[in-house]
Amino acid sequence: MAAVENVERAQSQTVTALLALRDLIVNGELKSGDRISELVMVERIGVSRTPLRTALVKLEQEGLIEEIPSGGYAVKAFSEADVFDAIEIRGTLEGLAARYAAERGVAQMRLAELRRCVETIDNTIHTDHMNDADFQTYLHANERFHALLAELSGSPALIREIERVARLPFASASAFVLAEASLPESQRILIIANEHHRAVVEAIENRESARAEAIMREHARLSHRNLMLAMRSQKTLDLVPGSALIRRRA
Amino acid sequence: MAAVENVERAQSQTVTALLALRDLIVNGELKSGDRISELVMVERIGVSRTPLRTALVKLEQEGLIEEIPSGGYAVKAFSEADVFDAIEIRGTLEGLAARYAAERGVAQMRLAELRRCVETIDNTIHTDHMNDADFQTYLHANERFHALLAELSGSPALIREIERVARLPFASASAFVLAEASLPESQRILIIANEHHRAVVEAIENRESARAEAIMREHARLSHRNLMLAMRSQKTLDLVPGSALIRRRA
DNA sequence: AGAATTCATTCTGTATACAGAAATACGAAA
DNA sequence: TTTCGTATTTCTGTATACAGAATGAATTCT
Repeated sequence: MAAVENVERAQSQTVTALLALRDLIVNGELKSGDRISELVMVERIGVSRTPLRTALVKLEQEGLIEEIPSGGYAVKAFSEADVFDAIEIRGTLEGLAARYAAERGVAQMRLAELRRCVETIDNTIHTDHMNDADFQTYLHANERFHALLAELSGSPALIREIERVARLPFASASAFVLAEASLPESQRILIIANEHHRAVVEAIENRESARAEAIMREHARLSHRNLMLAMRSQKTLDLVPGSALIRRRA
Repeated sequence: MAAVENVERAQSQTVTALLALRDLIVNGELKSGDRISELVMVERIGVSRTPLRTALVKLEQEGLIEEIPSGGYAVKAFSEADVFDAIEIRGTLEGLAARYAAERGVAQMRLAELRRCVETIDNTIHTDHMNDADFQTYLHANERFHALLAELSGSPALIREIERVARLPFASASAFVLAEASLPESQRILIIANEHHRAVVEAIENRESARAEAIMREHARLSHRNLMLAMRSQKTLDLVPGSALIRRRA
């Protein structure tokens, strides 16, 4: 078992505990339903109970763990429906962000940034076989595109909410990239996704707010399809971040 | 200054601290930008620092306070735009909830509950002058309607998110009721709002999902109008819960 | 008088001690 | 062997002590 270590030296104990706990949960070392014993975690992570408890409160707000009536916390379990809904919520909020961007207008410089992301993604996916470096580049550009879009809404509250729902690992923008790669439909899906990106940039530029909103909603529905495909076998599901939290129905 | 007391005896210190702090912030005793001194609050609320800090972490997640870079928390300030956006986010999420309810179908019994809320509201607003009891009845029925609608989505994640955004006092379902009452347009607005309620129930019953979604979005836009009306004078703005957090622009 | 610097105070982040409640294991009785 | 009751252990919620950092005040120098 890998020891949990501080990668960064300058961070607070609370952040250390938060990252370590999130890691343990997402990687499945703490399984759904498991009670999280504070003393065990104190030993394992190497912080005292105070920052650990602070981290637990934050994780509960994030939705990864839930309070046990008799006290303490347990790791949450997610059904396929839960994941589906989380994706739809993200799509709805990103749709609102795109609409705001289109209605309120954005500087050409920011649009150019979006276009650069689209180009970068184009360059990585139009190849016969993506290697690890391609994946990293793709992941980064995709995350950046979605983060940028949220920012362009100009609404701090909306940015916050999108970040919150995207913090559920299986609802993040790039949750299904790895799973996709192992599918035969892989390249086609990535091409379609990037076409959505291209179209929403165009819609924002033309101030077509309804179109911008609809595109981002449809974009999230690609994730719905990926989810269904990934759920078909444990092998592909294992490639989805946070898959340890998802219980497949019998 | 009213002393902060435990109303319920059986609740935890953390809950005591949370309720007390929320009260102080919403009622404006702690003003926007004020640093929240833990020791002062310990003295004022009568709990130790540990549960107080837990409550602070939760309030930060709720969005009422924010971390100060150098440590500690300060009460957040909200612009008119922030409030506007919070209302729009709530409307968008409630729209999604209504759509889910329509798509997935709900039992007649639950629909009947919704209709009872609509009737109750009808009975309270079709009178020349609403008294305090009418207000309380209205408030209760309105909150219940919105809570029920969230439930009917059948999505725990969505219920959670709606509850979260509605926890901002000025974004709650009934935030503008008191302010409305002091406006000449008062009764007309309440009648329109309840017509929205009636229409969304009908849409859900007929499985008209797009209509159900659109209605709830439009419903939230009534709050937009109320916000603008309330912002015109400090007197009406003071009637909005959490108004102390809203700074009117010069 | 104004600015800079130093010192004292205050505050937060963290660790730890303690008490009451919950969970578990053990033993006795049917 | 199974079930019920009891005792022990473990756990969480809370209070508090401590250290380093930040803030503010006072003093000194220009």
